[in-house]
Amino acid sequence: MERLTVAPDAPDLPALPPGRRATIKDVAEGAAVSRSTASRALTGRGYVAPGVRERVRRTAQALGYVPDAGARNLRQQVSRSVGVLVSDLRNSFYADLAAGVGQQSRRRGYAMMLSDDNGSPERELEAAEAFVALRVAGVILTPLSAEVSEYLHRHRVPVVEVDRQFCPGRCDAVVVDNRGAARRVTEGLLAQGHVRIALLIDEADWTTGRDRAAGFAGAVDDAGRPVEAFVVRAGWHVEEARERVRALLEGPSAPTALFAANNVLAEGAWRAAQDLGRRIPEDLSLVSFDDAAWMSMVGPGVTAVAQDVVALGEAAVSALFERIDQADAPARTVMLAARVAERGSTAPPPAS
Amino acid sequence: MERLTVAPDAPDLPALPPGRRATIKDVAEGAAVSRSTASRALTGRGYVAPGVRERVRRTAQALGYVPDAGARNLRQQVSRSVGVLVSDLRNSFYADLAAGVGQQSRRRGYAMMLSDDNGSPERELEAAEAFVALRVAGVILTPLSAEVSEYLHRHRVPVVEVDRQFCPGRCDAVVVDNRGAARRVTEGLLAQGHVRIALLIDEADWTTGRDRAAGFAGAVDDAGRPVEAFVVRAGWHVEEARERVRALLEGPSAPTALFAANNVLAEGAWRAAQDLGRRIPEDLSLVSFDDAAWMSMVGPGVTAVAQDVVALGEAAVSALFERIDQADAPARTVMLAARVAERGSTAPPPAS
DNA sequence: CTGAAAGCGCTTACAG
DNA sequence: CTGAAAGCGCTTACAG
Repeated sequence: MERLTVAPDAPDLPALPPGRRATIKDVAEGAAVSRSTASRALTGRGYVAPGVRERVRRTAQALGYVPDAGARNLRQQVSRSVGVLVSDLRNSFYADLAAGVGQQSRRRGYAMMLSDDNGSPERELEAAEAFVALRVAGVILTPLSAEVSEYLHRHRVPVVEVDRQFCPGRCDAVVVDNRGAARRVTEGLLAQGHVRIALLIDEADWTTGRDRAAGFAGAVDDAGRPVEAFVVRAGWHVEEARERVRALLEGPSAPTALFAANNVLAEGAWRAAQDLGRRIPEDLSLVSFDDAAWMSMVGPGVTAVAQDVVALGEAAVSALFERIDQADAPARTVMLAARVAERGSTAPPPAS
Repeated sequence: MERLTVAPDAPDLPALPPGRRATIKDVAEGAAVSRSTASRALTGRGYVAPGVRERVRRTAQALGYVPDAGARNLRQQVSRSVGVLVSDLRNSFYADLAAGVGQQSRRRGYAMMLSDDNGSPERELEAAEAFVALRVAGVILTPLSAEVSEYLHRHRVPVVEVDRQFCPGRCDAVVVDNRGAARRVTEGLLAQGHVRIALLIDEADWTTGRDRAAGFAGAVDDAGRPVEAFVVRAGWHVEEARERVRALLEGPSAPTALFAANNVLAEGAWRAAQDLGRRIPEDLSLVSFDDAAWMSMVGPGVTAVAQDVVALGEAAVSALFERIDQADAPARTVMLAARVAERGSTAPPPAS
C-alpha cells in the first residue's frame, strides 16, 4: 500500500474518481486494506474481520464500486450470461419466447445476450460466433440450420434448440407436440365435413413444418373417406402468403378449409379472405398453428393451436441449466403439449 | 516458448484441445511464434511477416480459436456491447424497438444485452447495475424512473432514453411528437362532431402520457365550441382497461368517442365495445396512439397514430454512438414525427 | 486474520 | 521483424 489516501476511520470517504470508474484497488486504498482483503470482504468468500468487512463495504458503497463482471469471469473462468438467438423478434412468437427466457435467466442471476438473425443462416452463424467470443454459459436458439448447433457444440457451449430441432440426439431440445396438435386441429376440419383442405406451410424441412405436415396427413389418412388434401408453400411473409392464398382461393379447385402452419401464414390467409370478400367460416374455414392477439379480436375469432410460449421458454432455460450442470448427460428432447383454442372460424363447407 | 508441439510447417495441426477452449497461447505454440506475434497476426495491428501471418491464421482456424471478448475488452478497456432495457418485451412496441436497436447495434459490431423490467423500477435498477457490471458501452432504455438514468449517468455510462424522458437536459433522448400527434387525432374526433370525448390513459407523469394528454387538451381547447372532455385512468393491462371502459360506457355520461393513449388500452377498449355490442364506429368512435397488427385486421380497422418504431430504435442507436464518441457534447432530444393511419373507426356521434 | 503473488486471456508499447 | 514484459480488474490458494 503505497498511498493511504484515507485514514482507517475517516468519516468522509472520497467521492467517485473523476475520469474513471472505481476498481477494487480504489476500494482497498480507501479502506486501507489489501486488494485481497477487499475482495474477500465484498465477495463474502474467505475470512475477514467483521469490522474490516464493514469498512470495506462502506468504502465500496461510497465509491460507487461495481465489480467488473468481465474481469471476475475471466479470473473465475465462469460466465453469468446466456445467449439467445431467435429468428424474428418482431414476430410475437419469438418475442414471447425471448421474454420468457430472459425472465427465467435473470431469476437465476444470468444476463441475456439477445440476437435476431432475421432468418439468415449467415447471421445465425455470426451470432453464434459472437456468443462463443463472449463466453456465454450457454445458448438457447430457434435454429435455422444444423451448422449453428454443431458449431456451438464443437466449441463446448451448451445448447438448447427450441421450437424446432436440427441436432437431435446431440443437442437438447424443447419442442411442442406439433404432430399431435396439427392432427387434432385437422380432425376438427374433417369433422365439419370438408373434402378439399389445404395446409399452408412455409417449408417442410424443419421439424416444425415436417411434423405439422405429418399430423395433417395422418388425420387425412385416417378420415375413412376420400379427402383432397394438398400442401401449399405459401412463403415466409404476410404479403407473400396473402397473394398465394388469394390465387389459391380464386383457382379452379379452391379448398373450403385452410390450415395455416403458423401465425404469419394465418394472417396472410385471413387478409386474403377479406380481400376476396370470403366470409369466415361460412365460405371458408380457417385454423392456425400459433395463437396471436388478433386471432381473438377479429370476428369470429380464429381457432388456433395455442402454444404456451412462456412455458416453452422456461423449459428451455431449465434444460440449459441442467446441461450446464451436467455436461455429459445424454441429450434430451422435451415435448410440450399444446391446446387448441376453439373460436368459431370453422363450419361445414358451403353447399356449392 | 518452452514447448514446440508442432514444427513450423507441420501440415497436420493439432485438433481442438480436449477439455478446454483454445487460447492465444495454444495458437502461438501451434504456429511456433510468441503470443505477441500471434496477437498481431490475428488482430491485424502491428507488423507481422506475411508468411508468419498466414501460418498463425491457419493454426487459429485449425484450433477453432475464438478470442475471448471479455479478456480483450479488459485489456483494451473498451466494450463491444450495448445494454437495452425495455418495459415489456411481450408488447409489440417494445419488441419492435428491441429488434431495431439490436439490428443497428449488430451492424456496428456491437452485441446487445437485453433486459425486460416488467414495469418494475426495482428490476430496472437491478438491470442497470448489471449493465454497469458488464461494462457495456452504453445503454438504451425506456425508463420507468429518473433514478436509472441518473445512476447510469453517475457511473459514466452513456444513456439514451427512448419513448419517454425522465432526465431531460442531462441525458439524450429520442421521442416521438406525442403532443402533435395526439392533437391531430383528437382534432379528427372533434371534426366528426363529438361532444363527449374520453382520453384513456395509464398515467400522466411520464412525458408520453403528459404530452399525449396535452395534445388532447389543446385540441379540445381550440375546438371553438363546448366539449366535455375527460381523462380516464384505465390501468396498465388489457383486462383492467376492458373493465374500466365497460363501466365507462355503461355509465350515465358515456362518451361517444374514445382516444386510447396506447395499444394496450386500445385493445381493452375495443374488447369492451365488443362485450357491450357497441358497433364501431356507428355507436362509438375509437382512435389509438400506437399501431398494432390487429388494428388493421378488425373490421373496420382502428385509426391509430403509427409510430415508426424501427426508426425510433435506429435513431436511439445513432444518438448513443454519437454520445459514446463525444462524451461531453450537450444533451440532445430528438423528436420524430408520427403519422396517423386513418382506418375508419371514427364517425359522427349517434343521433341519440 | 491479512497480504503478496500468481494468473485468468488478451494486447501493446518497447527493446533488440 | 519478433518476443519478453507489463498490465487491464479481478480472485484465490498460500504463507505468515
